[in-house]
Amino acid sequence: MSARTKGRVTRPDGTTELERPYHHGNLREELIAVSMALGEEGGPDVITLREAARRAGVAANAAYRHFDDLRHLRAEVALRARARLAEAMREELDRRPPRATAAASAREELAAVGRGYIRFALRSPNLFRCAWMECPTPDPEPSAWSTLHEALDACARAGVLPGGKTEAAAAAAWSLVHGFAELALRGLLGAPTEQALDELGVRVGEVCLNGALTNGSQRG
Amino acid sequence: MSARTKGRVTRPDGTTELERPYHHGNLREELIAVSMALGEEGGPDVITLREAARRAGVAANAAYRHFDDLRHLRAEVALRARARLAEAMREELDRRPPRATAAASAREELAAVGRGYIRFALRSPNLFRCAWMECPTPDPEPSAWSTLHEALDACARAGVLPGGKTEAAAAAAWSLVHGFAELALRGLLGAPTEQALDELGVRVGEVCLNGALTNGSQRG
DNA sequence: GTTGAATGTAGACGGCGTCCACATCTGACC
DNA sequence: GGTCAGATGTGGACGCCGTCTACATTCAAC
Repeated sequence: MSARTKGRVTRPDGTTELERPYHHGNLREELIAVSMALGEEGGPDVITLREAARRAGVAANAAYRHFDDLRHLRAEVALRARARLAEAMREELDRRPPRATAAASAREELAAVGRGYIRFALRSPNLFRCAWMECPTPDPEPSAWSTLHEALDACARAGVLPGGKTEAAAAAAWSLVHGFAELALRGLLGAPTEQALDELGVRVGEVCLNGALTNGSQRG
Repeated sequence: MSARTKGRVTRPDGTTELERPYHHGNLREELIAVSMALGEEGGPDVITLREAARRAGVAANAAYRHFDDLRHLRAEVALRARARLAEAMREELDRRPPRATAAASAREELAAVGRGYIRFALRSPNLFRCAWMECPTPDPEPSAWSTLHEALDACARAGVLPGGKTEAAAAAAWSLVHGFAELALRGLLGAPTEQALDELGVRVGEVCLNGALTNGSQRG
């Protein structure tokens, strides 16, 4: 028993005991959870070791038993934020309208994945920012990637996508939705309402899916 | 004459004078300039009021006579970084190969603008990050925007772009190059060398320009 | 039971943005 | 030329941050 009294309750008979066990039991998980909440509330910048520890009811340095540093805590948050993004994409996939032909269905699949990506960004901007915030990415989490690739593979199988171009097509599709989300969140696309932005996103997808960018001759 | 001796030189006769005039003369510009250098060296995060003041040889708080706070200093840096980006796009435009038809020329113009955007990001990643870093954007600087729009207008005039779709097409083009740049800088496109990335960027542009994403039926 | 490893605490350090009071200079007016 | 207000730069302080070292407590294996 030390002179420390903080974090203790005094019983009627004068003796004291800890308010909660000395060891948290699941501190690592709780730190990630409260950091997710922080990120959802205020974006990447408000994710702070000290605030996370404070919310977990623990000394600031306790976090260092579970993470090398702040950046590694952020990396865990980013991982989960990306998982949520992937989930949103899958939900949009489940909600997509049926199509008559296999080709049309594959195209709709690709469009749904893109819609899911963009709508998640617009609906949960802080979480989306957390998903791609600056942090160490030791083994790039493929969850967002893989959903997109499955849709692209479906397109290739249905003959919608010319064989051999999948890599460039995948990069193009991901670039398109990611860039749109980034620009929209920064308010650079000038669409006032969320609905207008959503519609613009859909039209942007159509532009690329249907090749509206290429109305004239196919080669220069 | 106060007790302050720092920043003064003592002459042989024992009297002192300031090493430099008390007033800098052009501190605002110098703070922006050294902040640009900081950003170019280490990205947005290393742009710091205190370090900028240090490099300008001035007390930390002097910056507050010229900027409301750190965010407003960063906004000035972002503005100039975007101007550099626009410059890179214009240079690529000047370097583009001649084409036979007006339509092909317009398409090449659009492609050149995109190449300039992506190559700037790959060659000056820190500056590119500064161009779009978090900061107040009171009156969105249109320089990057306008070059893109001119190219798109040229496409519309040449009949490459269907009329009435310019807004969506512009959003699509900007989203594509911006997203590609962001993902590439984060190492998420898996291209090992800068040259491979550059080539992928060109192919991604072709995918959208030439409609390679739309090989099958045009509608679902 | 003992003991070493795992986990949490306390306190310190330097860096940061920002605020306040004060010092110095410049330019306009007499 | 002298004066005085406003612009500009200084110094010191505050509270926040990440991170380090030393120490306390608990758990688990023997």
